Amino acid sequence: MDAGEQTVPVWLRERRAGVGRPAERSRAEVTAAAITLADREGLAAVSMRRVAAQLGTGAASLYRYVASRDDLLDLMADEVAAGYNLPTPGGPWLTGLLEVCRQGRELMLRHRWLPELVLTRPTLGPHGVDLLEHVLAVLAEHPADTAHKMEAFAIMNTLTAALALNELSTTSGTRHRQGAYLAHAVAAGQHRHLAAALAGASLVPAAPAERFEDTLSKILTGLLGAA
Amino acid sequence: MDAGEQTVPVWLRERRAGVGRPAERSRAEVTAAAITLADREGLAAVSMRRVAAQLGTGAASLYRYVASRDDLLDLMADEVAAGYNLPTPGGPWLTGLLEVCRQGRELMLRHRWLPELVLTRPTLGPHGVDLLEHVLAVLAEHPADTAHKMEAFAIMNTLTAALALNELSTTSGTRHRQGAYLAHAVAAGQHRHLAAALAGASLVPAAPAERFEDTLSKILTGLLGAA
DNA sequence: ATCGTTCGCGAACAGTGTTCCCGAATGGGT
DNA sequence: ACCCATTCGGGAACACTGTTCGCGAACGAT
Repeated sequence: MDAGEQTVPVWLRERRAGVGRPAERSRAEVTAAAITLADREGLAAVSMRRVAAQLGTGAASLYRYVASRDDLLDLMADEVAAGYNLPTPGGPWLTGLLEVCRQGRELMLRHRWLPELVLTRPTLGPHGVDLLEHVLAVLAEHPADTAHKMEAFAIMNTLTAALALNELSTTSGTRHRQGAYLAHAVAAGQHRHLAAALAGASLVPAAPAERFEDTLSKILTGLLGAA
Repeated sequence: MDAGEQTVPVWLRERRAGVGRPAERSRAEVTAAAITLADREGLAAVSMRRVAAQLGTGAASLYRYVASRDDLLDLMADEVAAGYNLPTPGGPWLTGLLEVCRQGRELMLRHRWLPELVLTRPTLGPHGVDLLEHVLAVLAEHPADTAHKMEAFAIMNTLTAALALNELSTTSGTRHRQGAYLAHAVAAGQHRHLAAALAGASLVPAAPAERFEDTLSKILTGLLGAA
C-alpha cells in the first residue's frame, strides 16, 4: 500500500511494533559499525558487505535496518553530530557561534570522513536539528531576520567542513600533487602575481586552530555585523 | 623504470612524441564526452564504459588518455573552468572578486555536477591556476599577506560551490526530504526558537542571484576588510 | 620489408549496491 | 497446545563498476 513512501527521510522510518521475530541488531549498532569502519579505513571502505562483516552478519541483513547505503551515510553524519556538547546560550552571540565551529572542527578532525559528507549531502537529522535550534537560540537577540540566520547556520557548517578538509589534506599526501603542478606552472613563466606570492613565506602556516577561529570569526562578523 | 610516478598530477603527464600508431582520439575529446554525459545524466552516469560508449569505443581504450576515473574528473572540472571570461583587473577589488563569483555560480548552474567536484576535490589545473593568478592580480594593491589572499581564494570557490549546490537542491526534489523532517521535528514540540523561526516568512527567498552576491559580498568584506 | 612502439579493446577480475526468496524464529490469539 | 501472520537472517543472483592483461593491428622510421 505504501508505494511512494521513499520521499520520507530515514529518521521518520522507524521500527514497527513487537510482532514477529525480534531483530538481532539495531539501527544504532549498524551505524556504529559503519563509523568504526570509516574511522579506520575511510569512507570508501564503508560498503554494505564490509559493514555486515564487521557485525558478523550477511550484507542483505543490513537492509532490515537501513533502506540504502545513502541512508546509512546520513545516519553516520547525524550520529557524530550527537558529539556536540552545547552549553546553555548566553553571552555574546559571536562567542557562542565560534564555540560551535570549534567543536565542529574537532569532530571533523576526529572523523576524517565527515567533511565530505557534510559538504556533499547537507542533511538535517535529529542532532542536526538540535544544533540548528541551539544556533537560533544563540542568535535570539540578534536583529537579523530568519532567512539570514538560517543562511548563517548553513555557511558556518559548510565552511567548518571545508576548512577542516583543507587542513586534513595538508597533513596527508593529497596536497603534494597540487604543489607539484603549482610549482610547474610558476616555473613556466606566465603568472606574474602567483610567482611573486609563492616567493614569499611558506604556504602552510602554523597554528591551524587559531587560524581557523580567526577566519570564521571574520566571516561571521561580515555576515551578521559586528558583535 | 618510472614506478612511483603516480604522484605527478594529470596535467604533467602529457602525450609523448609521434612514434608508433597515432591515437584516434584526444584527451580533450574524452573530457568533452564526459562533460556532455554529466550535463545530461549527472556525475554518477560518468562511468568509463558509458563515456567510452559515447565516443563509440571500448572502455579500456580510455586508459590510453587518462590514468583513472579520478583523473578524468579532475580534467572535467578544470575544463569547465576554462569558461571564465576574466576581464583585465582594475577598479575596486571587491567588484573584481564578485565578478569571479558571479561567473562561477553561472558555470555551476550550467553544469550541476561541478559543485560536488569543487567541494570534494579542490584541485588546481591549468585553468584553475589562471583563475588564481587573476584573483591575485585583482588583490594586487590589497595590503593583506599572501596566505590570507590564498585563503580568500579558496573560501571564495568553496562558498560559491556550496551556495550553488544549495540553490540547485532547492530546485530539484532533494530539498523536500529535509523540509519533511524539519516540520516533523518542530511539530514534536521541543525546539522553541526553530518553531518561532519557521512560523515566519517562506524559507525559499526569491531572487537567488541577488542574494548570492549579497552574501558573498558581506563575507569577502569580513575576510579582507571594507573596500 | 623489418623493427620498435604505440593504439584499440575483448576478456577477465574483484569488487559494488540492491533485490528475491527462502527457511527459521517469534509472540499473540484461540 | 497449537497455529499463523509477521518479521528476521542471509545465500544467491543481477546489473553494474574501475581497472589490468595481453593480443593483434597500425603506424613512422630505417
